[in-house]
Amino acid sequence: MPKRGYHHGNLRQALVEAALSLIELKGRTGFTLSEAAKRAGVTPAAVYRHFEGREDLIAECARQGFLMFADLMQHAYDKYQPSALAAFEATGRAYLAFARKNPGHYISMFESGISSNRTPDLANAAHRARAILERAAEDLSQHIPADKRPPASMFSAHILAMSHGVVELYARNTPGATSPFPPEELLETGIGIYLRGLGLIDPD
Amino acid sequence: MPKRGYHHGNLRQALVEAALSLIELKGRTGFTLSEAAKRAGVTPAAVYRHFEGREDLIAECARQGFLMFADLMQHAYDKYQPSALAAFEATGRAYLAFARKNPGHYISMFESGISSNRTPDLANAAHRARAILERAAEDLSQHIPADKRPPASMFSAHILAMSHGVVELYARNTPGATSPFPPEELLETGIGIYLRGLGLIDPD
DNA sequence: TGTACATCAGTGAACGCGCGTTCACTGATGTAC
DNA sequence: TGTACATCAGTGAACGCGCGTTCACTGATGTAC
Repeated sequence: MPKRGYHHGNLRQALVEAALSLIELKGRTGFTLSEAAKRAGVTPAAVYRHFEGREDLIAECARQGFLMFADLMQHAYDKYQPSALAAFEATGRAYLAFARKNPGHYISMFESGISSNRTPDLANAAHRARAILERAAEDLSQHIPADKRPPASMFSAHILAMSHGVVELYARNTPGATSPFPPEELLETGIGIYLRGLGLIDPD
Repeated sequence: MPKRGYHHGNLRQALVEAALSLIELKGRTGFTLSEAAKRAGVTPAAVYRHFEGREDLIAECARQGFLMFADLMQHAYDKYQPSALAAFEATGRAYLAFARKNPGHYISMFESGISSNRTPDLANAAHRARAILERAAEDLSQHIPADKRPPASMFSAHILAMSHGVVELYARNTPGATSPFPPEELLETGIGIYLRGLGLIDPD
């Protein structure tokens, strides 16, 4: 199963996965390079053969997350073509689905404090993900009369903000915030009302 | 100016303020009890005369934040009465204004990982703040035909999510996320479109 | 096929650091007489 | 008003801890002849 048989086989990826499950388990604060190394069955010093240090390891988690995220959004977008509306709604749902399925990735992408401009690789991955939602918004904006059409990047930002807010406030198992509704329902209805406000859905 | 003249005067509050400015400066990660003590001109050990420990100090920052937050929202709500619509919009604006003016409080309330159920005091303060937005949503919901009226707590949650998302994604000076629009404008237009979707604003 | 060598992934010990927390103390403040 | 005493806010030294990182090393792997 390991790609090749050096000492470990594929330590680099094993470290990424150890880091991800650790972040998922202990939250953004609880992650340490030493424990990630231990989980991968290796001395902390071994990490430095594959990463520049702690931050670099987290950045790689984020990078892989953005790639997966972009794939997921792309898939959602493609699947509902050629309906601009359905595609747009699907990307919103994909956002939440990604956050729930891959909390480790999500946290390293959005809550770890790592700048997405840290390296060109990371910036590219982040940009690719963002571009898909903006593309979906752009398609959708064609269906709004040109004179009362807000910039597509604006409503892509609105949807992003609502999605992110739903994740942070209602889709984490923080015992403090009692979630009044299932996050999926909350986001679905929120986006629905918003799109009605844009005149893209008939009032039913 | 100090309330009384023990040794320090009012160390407890001085520590809270030192902690707040430290959190604002260094982010959720950078805060340490020791440095907060140093900033207040005092030995780390002195903190334990006033707080149980590090977490307890942050919790007090959050508690004070929720109280200020509630006051601000209440003020916004009252000011625009009796218009349910104007009052609701004002509370949304107040959310963002609070986050921008008091980043230290905001971070300890929403990003520090402190559960708002940590103590009854903290839970009460958090609840008071939440209740005001829900009250505003309740008022507003009266203007929607009863048969197509979503639960008030649902759109209070929608607005909360969008506001929080705007703060996290666009109102922080993270060099990664290039904000396409001023956060205030983004939230204002977002809430506007949403309320239009609810049929509470005429399409203009 | 077998031997000598180069490579380099991972080791293990050590480092300096700053953290949160504890403890016996001290000395300024407020109070009783 | 003055003295003796109790209180208790803040001190300073010490602790154990786990962190991220460094370094000279070792020993399994892959390669050249």
